[in-house]
Amino acid sequence: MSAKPVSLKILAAHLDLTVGTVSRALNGYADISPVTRERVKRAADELGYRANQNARRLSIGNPETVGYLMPRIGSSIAQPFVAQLLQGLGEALSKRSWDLLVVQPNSSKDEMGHIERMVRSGRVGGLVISRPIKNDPRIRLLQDLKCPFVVHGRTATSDDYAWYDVDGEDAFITAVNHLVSLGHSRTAFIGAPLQYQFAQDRLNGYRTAIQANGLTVDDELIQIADFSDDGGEIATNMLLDLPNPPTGIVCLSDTMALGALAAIRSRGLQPGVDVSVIGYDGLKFGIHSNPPLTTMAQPQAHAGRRLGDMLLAIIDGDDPSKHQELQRAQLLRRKTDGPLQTATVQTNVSNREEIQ
Amino acid sequence: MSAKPVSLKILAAHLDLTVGTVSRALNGYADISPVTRERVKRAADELGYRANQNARRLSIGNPETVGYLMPRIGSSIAQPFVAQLLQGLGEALSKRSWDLLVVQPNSSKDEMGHIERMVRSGRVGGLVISRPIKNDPRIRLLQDLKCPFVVHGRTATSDDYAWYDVDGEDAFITAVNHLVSLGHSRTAFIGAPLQYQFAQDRLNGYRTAIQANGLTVDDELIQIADFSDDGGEIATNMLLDLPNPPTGIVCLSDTMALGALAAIRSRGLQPGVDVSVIGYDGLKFGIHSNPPLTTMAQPQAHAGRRLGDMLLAIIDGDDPSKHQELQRAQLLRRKTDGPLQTATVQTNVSNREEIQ
DNA sequence: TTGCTTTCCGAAACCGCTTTCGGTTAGCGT
DNA sequence: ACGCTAACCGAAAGCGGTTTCGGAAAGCAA
Repeated sequence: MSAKPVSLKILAAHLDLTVGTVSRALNGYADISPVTRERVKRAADELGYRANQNARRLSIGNPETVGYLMPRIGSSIAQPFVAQLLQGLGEALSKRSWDLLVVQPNSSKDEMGHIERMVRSGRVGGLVISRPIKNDPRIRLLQDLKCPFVVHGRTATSDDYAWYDVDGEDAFITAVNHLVSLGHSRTAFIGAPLQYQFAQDRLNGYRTAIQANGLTVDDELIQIADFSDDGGEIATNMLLDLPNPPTGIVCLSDTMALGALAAIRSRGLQPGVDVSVIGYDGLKFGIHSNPPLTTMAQPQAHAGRRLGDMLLAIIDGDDPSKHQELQRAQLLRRKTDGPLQTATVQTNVSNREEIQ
Repeated sequence: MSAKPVSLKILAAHLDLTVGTVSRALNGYADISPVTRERVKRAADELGYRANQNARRLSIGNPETVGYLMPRIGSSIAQPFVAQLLQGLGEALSKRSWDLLVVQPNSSKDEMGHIERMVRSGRVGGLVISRPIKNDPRIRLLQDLKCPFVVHGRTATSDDYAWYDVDGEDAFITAVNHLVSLGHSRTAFIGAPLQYQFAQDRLNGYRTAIQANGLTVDDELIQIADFSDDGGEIATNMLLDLPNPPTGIVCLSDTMALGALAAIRSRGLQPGVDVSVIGYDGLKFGIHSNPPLTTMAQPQAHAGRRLGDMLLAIIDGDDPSKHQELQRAQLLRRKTDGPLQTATVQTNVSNREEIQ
């Protein structure tokens, strides 16, 4: 266990060979005799030799590293899935012993600068980005730079790059259908600004499901709010203040749904009885909310693994458009969905009307 | 926006200068005339030149990168604070535009191998590790390798290295004192295996606080369980099954505390009324638990920033033992702590005795 | 013995950048 | 006109690896 790292040169001197020979022996070239190959390898791990990666990567012209750009929004309740995603990514990369670089940009310009610097300076051989917005400038930049990348999420024009996404439209159709089957004819949607494609997708799902069930979409029931628990709470309050409030709410995310639950409870109403709520993300924490949150669940670690595998394949030369994967979310019933309570709702409505 | 990165060589050719001159101009050497310096800089960002980092770092002999080893335990509810910690770390490093490498080890041996490889191969100039165990082999390894590092947490023998920690002993003294002041004379401790130093520290705090209040520590009231919400639930069930169950519980973490709440509720008891619970971590999520979780809070992003700053300072040559920082946790009262309910507790106890 | 493959290793160029060391030119005083 | 010091830049040697190329030694057939 020495302090100074042992270089190829001193390993070679130790073996009385040249650096070139030692390098080829270590890398399994055929023109090295088996006996010296073994001799070299043994000496290598006796001395604890590890090839300097900066030198190696410079020489082979491959950074053997990919970057992950952390999402910038939704920092109120820290993104709980980032850890799982990173774990999956790490797993995929470690199969080839590539490195994972994570970057936390502060602003949009900052983010663009980071990307440009990372790829131009040869620090990364590929990038994974999250939560694209419509016509995302990062995607254009990466395409211009001809840098391999995969997107966690997708945009409307997503035919010429690689992405992994959960079908938000399908998920919200499932969620709305579920509430309709429970008797809810007035279900609202709580979302975030539509610049984010996933917000748009899920709203689309909501809309088509409402119509497919023979109902009409009421714009009053569509609330766009801040992507946070507070946003969800405020939006829910506005919905419940309506003359004809909804009996069911589908939320863009579990985080927002938690805010919705808080708003409902604060009025003395009971989530899952008086008002049904369905979230999206499948956070484990939802088990412990009050009451446990029904949600559309998706496996985050799997997403990380797939994103890593896809990126590696693309770097190897695969056509990005061949790597587009759409996962379905599963309805995870816990306790915030329930059948329409006709009597209760009537009482509430009349109460509300008396108050106002 | 070209595809192939522009190297120093072609930039030099473009300017009709040598690479050495261009390099010195870009790096602000004094022996370059102001006019050529400007000329070079302008051409550089016209062509979008970015120094190849592998080459640069090889040349200057500094990886300008630090590694973060993700914690391996507590994966049941994915570590929610990892994202915040990474954010803080990233902030500190970006001030010097260093890179952050994250590693997700699978086993303990795997972890040791990762460390050894990362430092020997010159990939990182420093490392931050979390949650040390007693006599942590990673610390010994890093010391042997003479690799700068900081520890998030500390061990008993923590005088010769750098660490940032929250005073778990103090926190649990505060928590127990708080419960005592509410009238609870039987408060239990739910912890994790004591190989983890933080588990030991917090237990110590519990013990000393119990004694300082003139109470006697009852070993029955000390439950060591799995570091997860399920572990907390199981442990709580065992505590409540005791002939003389506790009326207060302090939990090693918020995650375990959530399990405790579940166990309490499942018996028809009311957390914060029948049994008080105090967690540890201050997770934002706790606002939405049932009921909102009282906890010992600590700022995670700040921890990341401090860890980053400390590591950088040590790499610069600072004495590691000069960088030891102990933060205090703050009692964050929400709804799971309350005064002792004498009548209720009696009823419960007798009920329980009837059942058994 | 000669000639011709193989087998195995040494020599050297290169990856892209940093940095030291000299040498050329310009500017100044005298 | 001469010498001398600054100011500026070119040349070249690394950093620690990889990879191509060529040549020496060894093996075999004739």
